[in-house]
Amino acid sequence: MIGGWEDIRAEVLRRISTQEWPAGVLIPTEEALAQEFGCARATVSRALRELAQAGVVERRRKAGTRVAVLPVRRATLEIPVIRQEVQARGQAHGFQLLRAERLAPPVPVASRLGLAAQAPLWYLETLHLADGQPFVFETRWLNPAILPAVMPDFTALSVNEWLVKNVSYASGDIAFSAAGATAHEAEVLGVAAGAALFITERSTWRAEAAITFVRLAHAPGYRVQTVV
Amino acid sequence: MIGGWEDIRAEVLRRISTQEWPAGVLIPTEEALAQEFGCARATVSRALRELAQAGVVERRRKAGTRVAVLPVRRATLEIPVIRQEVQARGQAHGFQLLRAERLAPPVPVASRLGLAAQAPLWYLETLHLADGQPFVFETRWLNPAILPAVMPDFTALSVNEWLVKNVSYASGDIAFSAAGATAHEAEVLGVAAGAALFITERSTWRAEAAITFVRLAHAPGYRVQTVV
DNA sequence: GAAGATATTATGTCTGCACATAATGCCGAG
DNA sequence: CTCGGCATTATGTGCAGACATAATATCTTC
Repeated sequence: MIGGWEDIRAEVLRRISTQEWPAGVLIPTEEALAQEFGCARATVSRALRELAQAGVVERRRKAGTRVAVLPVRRATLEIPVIRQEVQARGQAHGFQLLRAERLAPPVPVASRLGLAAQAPLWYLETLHLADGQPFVFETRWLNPAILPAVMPDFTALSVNEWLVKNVSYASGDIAFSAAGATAHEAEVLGVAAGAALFITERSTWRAEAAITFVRLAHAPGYRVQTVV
Repeated sequence: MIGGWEDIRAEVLRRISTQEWPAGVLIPTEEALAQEFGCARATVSRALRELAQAGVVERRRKAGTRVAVLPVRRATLEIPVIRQEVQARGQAHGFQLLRAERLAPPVPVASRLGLAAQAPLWYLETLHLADGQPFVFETRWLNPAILPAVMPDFTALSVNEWLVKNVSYASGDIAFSAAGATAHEAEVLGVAAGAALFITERSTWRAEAAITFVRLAHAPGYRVQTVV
């Protein structure tokens, strides 16, 4: 079957990658393309919208659609729950709750969550295991306001999963970086102090209310991968 | 203005986040929702399609639409050209081409590009600078087949930018990881050997033909950040 | 009761039309 | 010649209807 919006997207992409439509130029209007491909304008529109989302073309009303000059490629990363991630590798997931206490957060954490530094939060340290080996060391600051009166048993269900089940679909941000293992991280993960660790930091809110800030220190060898 | 597809998306998201529609359950059909919201089915469809792309709901023909149980969140990363990235930080971009020679690639590189290990490739080492300070150290393997007869002057225009201008819109994959600085990397970047570096690796193809494999070793402090 | 054929149904896509919206660029007033 | 307003125009969104597709549910046959 030819003529679906995916075929049109592919054809437009082909014309761009063969320089038939070089970077920066205006491409024909939706109407012109619809006529050329013998389909409705909505079908062309769908194809071009997807290409715009991918950063391949830029579209503006009245101005038209042009091939992006400096293609800021967009890659979508999948951020799974840790248990899922471990099991997807064919390994058994386990975890140990190492610490759970109420503490006043350090200033950078408080400011990232938009909370007063004096207000005590829950501070949790969890070590996630893959086939019994250290996989990722999680340090988490948790706003007690979002917890129920009776504290859930986080030794049975990981904080991570309790949150996705009970505080679903919050917004937030993610950052990736690299850092040398601190003495504590090195001991917990069983690596040399100073070893290069892949760090993931996430803070999440729901409707202006801070929920949690989590820092994941991944065991060496960890990679985040995706296709463009 | 009410009733646009974005409002419908927001309303569905609200019902999910308030547990009105808990994780795992089927939500009403497009037709039912269209009737409730007083709009066309296409409008509801657009809203639900976006939510499905974001991983909030899962849709299957005949089975219907259900709230995702373990929400695999998707985050979109923007991958800019290095010069753009430096300039976006308000710094001046510069670079030095440190090496450019033809070499047979090591096996892992050749296999990632799907090439025979014997075929010599161009091997390029480039140091990118931000305000004169080392920003990222780039090591790149380049398939000579995609280059023109006369080698471009990569001391004037970075390989990176030559590629986006001349071999636009290839497909590829990206991986992020952390690694300790090798002796060479440490010297070039001006850090201690073994320092934790953030590593980006990309390989790109165009229509089954390998184009390039590049490894970026970022100076300490580098972060990749995005909102979810 | 099990296995395979068939009906049903929710989503996926397309069409053709309409109107909204946002820039562009022209045109006229000063 | 400059500035501001207005017509033009390509995209953005919506609607109603239709058919395609895939997967479930049911029915039939052995």
